[in-house]
Amino acid sequence: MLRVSKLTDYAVVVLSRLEAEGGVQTAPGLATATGLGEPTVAKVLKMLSQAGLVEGQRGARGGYRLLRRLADLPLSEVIVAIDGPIALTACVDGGFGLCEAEHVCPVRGRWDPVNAAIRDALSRITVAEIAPPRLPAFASPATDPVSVLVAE
Amino acid sequence: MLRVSKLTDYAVVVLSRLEAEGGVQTAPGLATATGLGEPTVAKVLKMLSQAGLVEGQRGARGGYRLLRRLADLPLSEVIVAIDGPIALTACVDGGFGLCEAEHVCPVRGRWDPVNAAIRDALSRITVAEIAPPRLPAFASPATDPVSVLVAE
DNA sequence: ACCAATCCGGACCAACGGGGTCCGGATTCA
DNA sequence: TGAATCCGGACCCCGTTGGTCCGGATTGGT
Repeated sequence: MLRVSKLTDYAVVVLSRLEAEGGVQTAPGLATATGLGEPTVAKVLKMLSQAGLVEGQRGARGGYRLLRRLADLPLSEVIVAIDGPIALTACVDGGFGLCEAEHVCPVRGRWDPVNAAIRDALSRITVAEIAPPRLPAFASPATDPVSVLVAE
Repeated sequence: MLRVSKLTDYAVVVLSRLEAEGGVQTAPGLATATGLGEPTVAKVLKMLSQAGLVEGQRGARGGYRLLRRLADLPLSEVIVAIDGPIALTACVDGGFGLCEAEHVCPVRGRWDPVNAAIRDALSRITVAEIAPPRLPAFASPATDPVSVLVAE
């Protein structure tokens, strides 16, 4: 359906929180701050770290640190970090041989210009532009009986 | 992975073939011409018909007919016809109430500008531009597999 | 020197949706 | 009337998503 994964969405939230607070923050801390599951946040942070968008610091007083200002971070980089290369069609990478029906495969549509257009559009938007404006920070645990409805 | 479904890809192929040949063509005929499975082609044509991109004619000499020139058909319409509305995130339209964890859901990213940008980019590209140039049906086993790998 | 906190790199498993198939019914032409 | 064709479903299998968990490595505190 031409959608990005939820993880990418989470990534935006986490990044936003990371910048809002500043400094080094732990994965559990970000989890409670965002209301997301702790393992999920950790996973997102790991991916962002591998992509070089944040930096993980090990040890006792460790945590994650934002490496770039969100205003300077194109959305495309986040998507690539989480979802992988931006390519709308299936048969893109991984060489060939995978596609058994290569000679039969009539899917010779040239999606390249489309991919390029999408990438271009996505790189013109920064994370800061789509980040949640405030992130209410979960305030008032009293008025928040909704422990877990995250199911769906 | 920010990808469109295979069906959309098939749709482009089928539409291309439909225009290349012209006139009214049957689903089985298009299937053999494109090398795709007959039920699959039928499914694609049904969807395109519902979207008003092609017109189905019942009866003995029936078949499908192209309603618009591919050069006048933006790719976005095909994607919408097959994959549904173009919206990168899950919780987009359809009002709310669906998302039980609304108050908890920290995913308040404003994806609207992103969606708009994508839609815009996709509507500027016509199907004719990405349609397979010839539809060789068999030739050239040595096609370029790695068409696109996003920068980093 | 030891322990606790934290990141890191996997493996693992359940659930959802894509995508391919099939069938009965409706419609039109010979 | 019968053959050809579209139409609208239902159905099932497989892959990916995405959420969890565990052991190991690293660092700071006592």
